[in-house]
Parts: sequence; structure tokens; C-alpha cells
Amino acid sequence: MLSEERIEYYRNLGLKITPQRLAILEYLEKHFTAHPTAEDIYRYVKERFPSMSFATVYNTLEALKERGLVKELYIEEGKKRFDLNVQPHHHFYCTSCGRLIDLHEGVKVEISERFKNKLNILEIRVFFLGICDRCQG
Amino acid sequence: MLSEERIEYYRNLGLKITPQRLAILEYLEKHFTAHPTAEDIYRYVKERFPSMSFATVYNTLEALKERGLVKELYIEEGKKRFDLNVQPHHHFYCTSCGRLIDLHEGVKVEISERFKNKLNILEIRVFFLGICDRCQG
DNA sequence: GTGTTTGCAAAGAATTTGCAACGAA
DNA sequence: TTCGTTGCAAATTCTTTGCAAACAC
Repeated sequence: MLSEERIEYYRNLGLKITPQRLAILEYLEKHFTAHPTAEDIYRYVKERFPSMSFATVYNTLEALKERGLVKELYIEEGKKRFDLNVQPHHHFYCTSCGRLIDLHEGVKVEISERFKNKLNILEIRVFFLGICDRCQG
Repeated sequence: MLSEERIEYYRNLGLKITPQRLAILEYLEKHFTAHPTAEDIYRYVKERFPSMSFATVYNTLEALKERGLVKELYIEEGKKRFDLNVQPHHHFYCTSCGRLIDLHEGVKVEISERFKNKLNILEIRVFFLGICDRCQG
């Protein structure tokens, strides 16, 4: 359940707040680090809104993306994942279970002066592949 | 045109060398850093083999992947790109022109002990987004 | 009331699969 | 000869689009 302030926040960004959008936003806020696919969101929201269609999921996510509220990710699969966390951060992907883990600190990237001068780097994403703690031994 | 040694190398990996596969391998070797999509490869090879189908492109790439000769990449789009360069390296993606540039050196990643202990990291991929030299100014 | 959103169905893009004919070794 | 490959077409998966009815504001 989103607070009135939260709803107002989204409304002030120019989003018309429909019940469907509320449900999608609730899902995203509740599963902040889950990197859901459109399918994940659809399945969840469909329970409360049986008439919900994929078009609405994609429309809403597109509207959120335009306002900088979500980021699209393509991770080792031919489908989008949506990340409500738009703060720069990195990801660890478990090749065993497919889990995607956010890494906010403990990662530092150094770049040579040559690249810094040649390329205008706006964002750095580090993607780790390996076996997560749960899948080990 | 692939050399006999090169062809023998592929054959020794258990690949049956058909003319179609030769054309695909030639394309990949000639465009080593191009990160082509299946479509790119298809278009090129179709010129010499008008009967070429996407199924053959995908089949061949799958066979190459199984032998560790290509890597699949998903970069900011819902389609695969194929990288013949399987040596660990990083990528710069130009958000202006879509060009993907290989970075082999000048990039260093430091990880905290905590992550190193918790997660079994097998591969690190750094993905830079920004404006490439050609698109600046 | 106005303009946006919803949701259906259809279209589109990328990839995969089934299978008969073919061809490399 | 044998078994893997080719290539067509159909199926699948994911995403987008057109449009009339519904709804937020």
C-alpha cells in the first residue's frame, strides 16, 4: 500500500495514477532489488486486476522509464528486466540459479587516462558472473 | 578465405565443416571486433548462399558457443550479439551511435574482501556507456 | 469535458523447433 | 554408409501497436 505522499510524488511527475499503475508501483517498491521482468509484474498484478494486459505493464514501465524512475537491463537473456533502483550500482549474476544481486559498494573501477580522454564515459556498470553464496557447496 | 590450418583447427573441435559454416567463420574472423547480431551474419552469408536460413546461422553459432569459440552478449537491446573474442575484455557502448568498442587494457576492478569471500566470482565484465570519440563535438 | 490510459487483438521482432532431404567424413 | 547439417515453415517468446471504450483529473 503506497502512502499518500508517495502517490503525490508520482502524480507530480506527470503520471496519471490509475489503480493498475498503483499496483505496479507497489510491486516495484516492494520488490526493489528483484529486477523483475514484465512477466513477473504482469503475473503479480493480474491477481488483483484479472483484466490486466501486458500492454498496460509495458506502457506503465515506459512511462516510468521516461521519468527516470526505472532502468531497463538486459542480463544474459533476450528479455528486459526492470530496475527501480536507478542509483548507479553493480550486479552479480549467479550462473547456477540465475539470481541477480545488487552490489552498491566494495567495487572500484580504475580507468587509464587514455580512455578517459578519448571516450566520454557517462556510466560504468560492472557485471560479475559466478556462483552465489546460496549455491556454493 | 580461411587457411587449411584454420579449417583443420575447427574440424578438430568436432565441427563438420560445411561451405555455409566456412562462410560464417570467415565473416566472424574478418569482423573480429564487430559483435555482430545473427541478422548481420545472415545478411552477409546470404549473398554467397542465397538459400541460407536463419536456422543455420543460429545452429552454427550454438555449435561454436558449445566449443567456447564465441560468447553471447546482450547489450542494451533484446537481441544477441556474438563475440568471437572470448578472452576476458570489457566494452564501451556509445549511446549516440550504438558502436561497441572492445577495451582490453586500461581497466582495473577492485573488489572488497567481503564480496570475494561470499561470492565465487568467475568473470568480471565492465560495461561503459557514454559518447565515443567519433560522436563528440 | 479533455486527453490519457486501458485492454483486447493483431502485428512485429528475435529465436527455436520439427522434419525431410542433403552432404561431410 | 552414417550421422550431423541444412533449410523451409511453423511455432514460441517477448515486445509493440491500433483503436475503441473507460477513466483520471
